[in-house]
Amino acid sequence: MSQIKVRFAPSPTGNLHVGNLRTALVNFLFARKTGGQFMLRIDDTDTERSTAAFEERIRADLQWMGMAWDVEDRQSKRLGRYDAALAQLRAKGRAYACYETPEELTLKRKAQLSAGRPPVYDRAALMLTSEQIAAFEAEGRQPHWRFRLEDDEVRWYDMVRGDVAYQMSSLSDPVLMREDGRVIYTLASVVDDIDHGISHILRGEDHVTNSAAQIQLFEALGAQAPTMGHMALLAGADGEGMSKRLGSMSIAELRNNDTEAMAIVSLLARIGTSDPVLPTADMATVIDGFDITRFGRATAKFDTAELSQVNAKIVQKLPFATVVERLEAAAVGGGEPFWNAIRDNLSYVGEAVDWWRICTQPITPIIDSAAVTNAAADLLPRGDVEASIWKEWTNAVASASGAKGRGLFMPLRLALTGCQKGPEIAPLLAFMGRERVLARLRGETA
RNA sequence: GUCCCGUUCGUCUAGGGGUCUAGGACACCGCCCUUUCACGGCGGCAACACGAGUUCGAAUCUCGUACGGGAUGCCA
Repeated sequence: MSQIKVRFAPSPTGNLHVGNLRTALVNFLFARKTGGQFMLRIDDTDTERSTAAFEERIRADLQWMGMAWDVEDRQSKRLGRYDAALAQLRAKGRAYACYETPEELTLKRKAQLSAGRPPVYDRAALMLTSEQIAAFEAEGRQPHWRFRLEDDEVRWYDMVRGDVAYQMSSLSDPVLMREDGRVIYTLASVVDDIDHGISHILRGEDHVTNSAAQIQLFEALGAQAPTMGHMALLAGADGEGMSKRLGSMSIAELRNNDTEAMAIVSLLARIGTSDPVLPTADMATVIDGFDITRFGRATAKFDTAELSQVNAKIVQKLPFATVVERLEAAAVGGGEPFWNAIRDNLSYVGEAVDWWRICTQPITPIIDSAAVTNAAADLLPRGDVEASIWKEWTNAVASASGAKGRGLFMPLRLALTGCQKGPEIAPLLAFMGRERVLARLRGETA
């Protein structure tokens, strides 16, 4: 049994969105679950669109999400390997030079399309005479290189889709090298996977035709193709496809939105599977429960409302120690007692700020029942207000005003916090202080 | 246009000819708990895209239609 090794291979041409991130996560979880290695490979062969800034953002996002990679590499450092692989393919007659310009190819495609034929490359370059080639060269044209596909059926057992068969005759011979000598992803990816000993390729189903062609490429280079797995893509809540080219929800956006990384992990690890989404703050638990065979073939909808619910469940269980720095950074005081008083009612950690303000900054109280709030003001025990006075105090207010249940507590809640819902009030008293409590009960802004 | 893939409760899905009056999870609704909100516990509502066919019998098999996604790049 050879070593399991998977890779996440983003191109630094945009920000990670939830779809990309799910691919990364699935690879990460698969590696951790199987004791294999997780590699980060920067696919930066598209030099026109790749930027260092995007790359930094990708790394930051992965780290923030808790996906540490064991090894990394980048394609721009391995250019010589791709040239060598192309030479090898030429020697075997599997790579051939083409002289069409991009414009000519576009024209050809349009003609095929309007004639009702599939836009498959016609292999005209294979028919070129040496005179024609000489003429092109004299013109100053440099060739781009294509991989000659075998016209048979490529089959593989896909980890998520089961048996897959692909008719290669409906595919164009893929370009491997550009006219200017820069390698194309199709070749670079296969060479890297071979050299790095990648054992499993887990990616989105937008890559299935790539995989079909690449399986032949692996074989042409004398290697065995890794085990493949193509996950159904994610769609937005409205059913729209998700693509970095369409500018979908980025991770940075979610992060700014105060979403817990583990909420995203919890959802992404289970969406599209038959297992229930389990809000968990512990990556080890997610790894433990991960099973690649649970993923279905249908496109699942990623709903931010569901993410928000998962986030809330996680936040409500977060121990003070894990949020202390964030609370301090947001100028939320009160320490652990305050956090414990409010966390059960939070959906996002950032809401702690709102409650801290409500307790310590002036608010305009809402007087819903003056009878209750006046009685409460009159009956407030002497000395410091704190949680321990609550029971006795509210009992006294109840018997003085005749109010009880919701009729008793809602007026108090509205006067003291200005809100209809929120954490239990008793433990909040101490943070408000006696003067503020009294003033608010009397309807004064305090 | 062509080629792949998909379509079961609001959502994620189980299901691979009779055990399905279709199961679970989340959401929603209700009840209980709490003399308030939330949490928690219990219960309820709710789905096989459509049409043919095969079969004694179809959510399950076949074909077609519709809708959706993907691919069809000298992008990844």
